[in-house]
Amino acid sequence: MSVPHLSESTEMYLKAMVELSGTEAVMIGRLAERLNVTPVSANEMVRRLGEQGLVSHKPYKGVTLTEKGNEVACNVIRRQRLWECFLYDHLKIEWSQVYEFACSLEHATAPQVTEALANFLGNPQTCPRGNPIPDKNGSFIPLDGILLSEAKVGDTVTILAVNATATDVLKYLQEKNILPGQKMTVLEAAPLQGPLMLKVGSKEVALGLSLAEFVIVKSNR
Amino acid sequence: MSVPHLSESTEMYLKAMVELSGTEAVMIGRLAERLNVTPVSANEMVRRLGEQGLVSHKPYKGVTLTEKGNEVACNVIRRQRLWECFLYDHLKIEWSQVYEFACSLEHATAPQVTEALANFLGNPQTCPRGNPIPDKNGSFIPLDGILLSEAKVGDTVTILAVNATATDVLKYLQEKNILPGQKMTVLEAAPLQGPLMLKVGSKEVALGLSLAEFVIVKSNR
DNA sequence: TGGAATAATAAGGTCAACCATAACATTTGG
DNA sequence: CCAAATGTTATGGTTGACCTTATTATTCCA
Ligand SMILES: [Mn+2]
Ligand SMILES: [Mn+2]
Ligand SMILES: [Mn+2]
Ligand SMILES: [Mn+2]
Repeated sequence: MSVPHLSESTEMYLKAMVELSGTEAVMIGRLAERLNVTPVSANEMVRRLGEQGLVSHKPYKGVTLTEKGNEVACNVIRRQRLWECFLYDHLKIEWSQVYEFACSLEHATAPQVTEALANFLGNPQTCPRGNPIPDKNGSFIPLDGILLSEAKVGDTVTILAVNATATDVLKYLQEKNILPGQKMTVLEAAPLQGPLMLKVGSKEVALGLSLAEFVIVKSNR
Repeated sequence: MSVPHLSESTEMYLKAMVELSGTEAVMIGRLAERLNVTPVSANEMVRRLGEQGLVSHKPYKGVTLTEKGNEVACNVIRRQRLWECFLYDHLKIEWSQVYEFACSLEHATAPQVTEALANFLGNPQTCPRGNPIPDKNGSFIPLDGILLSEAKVGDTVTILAVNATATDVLKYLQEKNILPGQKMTVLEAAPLQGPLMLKVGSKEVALGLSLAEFVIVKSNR
């Protein structure tokens, strides 16, 4: 009847593809990096995913999700983000740890449990990191924002979402108060990939550019 | 630092040992049966578990959990039963399906999540099937009851727990109202391993002996 | 007490998901 | 436009957790 249960590894590859680029092609190197495997391993895995019709790989051009692969990926993301809500809102787990714990649970969650959980939570629209939660069919409204790293000096922005997944990165951002809903002003952008100087609340914060790439913001007017 | 994460398979072998016999030795054949693998496979796995110091195997005498193995097993059971509570009480999942869904989640649950969940649930003492939930240290008070299959004709008993794990068995028992808390009377025990005739509420129910072995009861007075 | 049932061991496979090393292909920026 | 960086493919390994078939050992009860 249903899908013969995809492995955790399979689900993580598909999810990583969406997290890395939405619907764009992803280079195997990026995938490998994200998943902490060698490029050769990622290549092999992509071949297997291709054989299952989940991705299509154009050599030297990157990997893209098929319709089917995208559906699976969005479903994993739905489970992931629903668990994030539960862990944060009900179990009172640390904001910075919620992603990693949810990332285990997501692979152990049957469709019936997913839907019962969504219902229990009141069908939330966003996770604690600010990202939209796909609906049962996998569709969701992408955030209408820009990367903080692309904001202009002088801009005052509101954080829509934090896209980091590594616990240490999340912890660092949490400490600096870089959280969804937070307003801040870009005071200065240092040259040579230098840090952004931000005014967050009453504090000045220096944020490395690559960290700023994890932050999705909306310009205020 | 902590244990290097035991595989799902490892956790299931250890849990099965407790479920099958508490602290008694388990024959590899029973283990194999329960886990749906061949005896040869169970043997190999038991060897690996032995190498990790989780069990000790006396050929022809059965397998027993070491101290360490028992601790792990009880911890898995704790996670399992806490999830059963959550799924049943909060997500309103079917009683008969709760075990199988919890049996996936149990392997994906970090200690921090386990404790936060216990707290959220109000540190329940029993799961929906009536079994005690081990505390953080793995200790729990075993049920003080007998198998329904050993009850005498004429006995009136109260169901303490249902130890079945297969969803179809649980569904069958649920349909017959064989549930924790239920009172019933043993009307007749057919010869030659024949079924027990029970008076459950206002209904008469015929229950096969091997099914009755899943039911733990307490004689009323 | 001897044979059937059960258990254990041996031997040889499979499969998914990783690894390393090496050779080769393509892209791309300086 | 060419060389370095990146990506791909080929080979050959490993590990855990399964499998089958065959042989041997033990138990235990009729
Ligand atoms: Mn995950
Ligand atoms: Mn399980
Ligand atoms: Mn072998
Ligand atoms: Mn090979």
